Amino acid sequence: MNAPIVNPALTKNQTLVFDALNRAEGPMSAYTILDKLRDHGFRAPLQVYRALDKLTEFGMVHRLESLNAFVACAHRESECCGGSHNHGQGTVAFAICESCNQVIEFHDHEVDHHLGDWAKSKGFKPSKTTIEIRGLCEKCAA
Amino acid sequence: MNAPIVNPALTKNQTLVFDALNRAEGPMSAYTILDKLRDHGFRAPLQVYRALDKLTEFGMVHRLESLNAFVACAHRESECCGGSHNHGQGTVAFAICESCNQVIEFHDHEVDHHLGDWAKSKGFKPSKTTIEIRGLCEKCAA
DNA sequence: TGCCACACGTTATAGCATAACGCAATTGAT
DNA sequence: ATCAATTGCGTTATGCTATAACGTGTGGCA
Repeated sequence: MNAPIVNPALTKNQTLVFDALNRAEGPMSAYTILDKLRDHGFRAPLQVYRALDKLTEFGMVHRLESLNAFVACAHRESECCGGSHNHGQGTVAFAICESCNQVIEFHDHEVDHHLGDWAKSKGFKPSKTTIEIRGLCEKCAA
Repeated sequence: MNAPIVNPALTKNQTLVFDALNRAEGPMSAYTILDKLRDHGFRAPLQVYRALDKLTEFGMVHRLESLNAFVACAHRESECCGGSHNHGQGTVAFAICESCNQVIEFHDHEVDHHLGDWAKSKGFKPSKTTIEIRGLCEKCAA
């Protein structure tokens, strides 16, 4: 089995961005992150985007396409799928509350399976799959 | 059965935008549409965005979140789901070829069902679900 | 030592989307 | 018929999101 990317050494900027996302406990746009990090010397969007690119590559951060925003991966060490920040073959899905902005990250192997079957039947080779459910979380729907 | 929005009368701008998307046979950004319609008197992005908002509301156009672009709905009259541009309860999914930009629109009721179950189990009330598979279509993967 | 890969910093620019204003046409109830 | 509400339209200005292109510095390594 190919070695997934596990606990890569983060650079200073990557660490700052990752920590900012973890503290936020919710999605942030790149420019919001930039503003939070001005006190730490950040001056330009590229500093944020470059860090986000790497963190996304490492699987430590996810991009929410429907929000143009980013969240820290909700996984903790070795929680599932065989390792730290390794999502294996599984697609990550998100439920995004449009009222309180809470984001629930989850996996659904059945959904993966069905979409995989569809792709196979069409000869389509997936590289990245986005699943995002916008709506109201339990609290906000009440 | 509840009446879905069927063949609403389109305004001039809406018709121009919809026709442009249909001619394109592929996704276009709002600004690309604007450029195509300058000869028809379009001058500003809002003319395009306002038409797109309505067309999306009517179900005649879909937004591809991972592309910031728009496509005409691939459905033809009464093709499925009980009527013109009526997607019923079903979520629309897209496979997007990153090589040739072809977009395949499809439905997967099993996937809908599983995501619906997940939402129900969490008390989450979905309003809109995005499913987009980026990858290579059969031709481009060969 | 020279080369390479990579992170970083900066300036500028490109691409996507909406706010806020006013006007015109339509509808529909009184 | 007329007034009010709604809707579409056009324009200007602005804001948000993302990347191009340049150069610098550093660490590994043949």
